Amino acid sequence: MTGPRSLAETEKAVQAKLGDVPLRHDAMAAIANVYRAAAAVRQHVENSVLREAELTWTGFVVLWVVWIFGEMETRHVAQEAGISKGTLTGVARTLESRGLVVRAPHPSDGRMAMLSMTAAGEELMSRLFPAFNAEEAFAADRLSGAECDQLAGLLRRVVAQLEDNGEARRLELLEGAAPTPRRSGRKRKD
Amino acid sequence: MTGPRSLAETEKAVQAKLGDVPLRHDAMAAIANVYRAAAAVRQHVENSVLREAELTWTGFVVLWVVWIFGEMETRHVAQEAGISKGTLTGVARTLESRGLVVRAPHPSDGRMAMLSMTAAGEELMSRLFPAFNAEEAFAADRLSGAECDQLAGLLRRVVAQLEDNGEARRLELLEGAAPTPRRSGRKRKD
DNA sequence: CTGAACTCGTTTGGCCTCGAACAATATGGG
DNA sequence: CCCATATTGTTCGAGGCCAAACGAGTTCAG
Repeated sequence: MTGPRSLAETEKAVQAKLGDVPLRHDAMAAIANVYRAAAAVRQHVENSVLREAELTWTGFVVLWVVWIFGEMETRHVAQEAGISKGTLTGVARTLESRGLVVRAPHPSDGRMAMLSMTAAGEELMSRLFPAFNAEEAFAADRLSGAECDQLAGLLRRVVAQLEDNGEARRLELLEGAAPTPRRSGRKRKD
Repeated sequence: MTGPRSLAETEKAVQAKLGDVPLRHDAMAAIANVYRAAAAVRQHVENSVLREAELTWTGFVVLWVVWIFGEMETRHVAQEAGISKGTLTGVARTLESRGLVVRAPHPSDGRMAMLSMTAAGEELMSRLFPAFNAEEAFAADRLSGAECDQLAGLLRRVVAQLEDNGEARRLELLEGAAPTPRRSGRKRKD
């Protein structure tokens, strides 16, 4: 969350703003850094290995999912990639226009669509994935193998906490009140 | 990166695809979880405390920066918030239209613009920030205080590695070759 | 069989996102 | 003073992002 300002400086400024309100500073530092690290990694990878392949981070992840798991229903692809189904429609369209992926109707259920790799997609991924992993390794270069495992473990607990209890928590915060409708979104037809 | 599929299953599939290519599996797991955790936290916070305030994550971060550090040159706001200056222009416009922030010309340098809070912005943040922090604490609920500090420390090392060595690494990967120009971007005028 | 209820992928609207191109301004040397 | 260079914030284009609304298709109860 914070850029080049020193941590101490930021902490002091926060204290000055909310000196009396009790805050969880440890959680603040941990979560803020999760976001900062994610952005830094994405930036680095997009501007190194993904740039030449003209792929975005999300495009790569979707491609990766289809590559690893093979032909798949699009809803499962979206879930694995961690994006909404609406987003997947657009990303899949982009990948399809680049000839890396093909969309096909589900053989027995007319509602579904399947996504699978083309030969060009296969070829690209077998070249790109090792390079991608090398940049992950570069990002983690200051961590030992054990520390990587530790980091992964701590983060998995954060993810699990939100997946297990997030929805209940959000409902609890609303306290029965109707959730504020999203500012954007499709308009009703009538 | 991976959703509900079991870790073991994913590992096995990766091995099957690239059995002979040596990969850093520990770094892969660590970095993938950084991204997953960041997305999960953002999702949760946007759908709880930020929803009612009609703020996006980025809008909140920008507001937070101006709130904490006071009137600021927009380039510094962008840097602190971790977004590009082009993005900041749009986000600041949104916040200004909501009456939370004001833009003013720099007193002595005509190129620059200053951003500062309105009274409404102050008021919103003093209410919103404690709630935001409470959700950070909720996300970190399965971590002890010491583990939060540990997590923050590990992530800071990842960020530092990319900040210190990222650019050199990207240049090295290019090997003198001209970087692929971005697909999008403003067209040349002539 | 038929219609209500559900489920899937797509569309839509508002916004964020980057980086390159640009206009406006500033700075420094000649 | 003038002009080249550097630095700002803005504009632009392609695309990612979500959730709500939607249409097409399925399922199941009556």
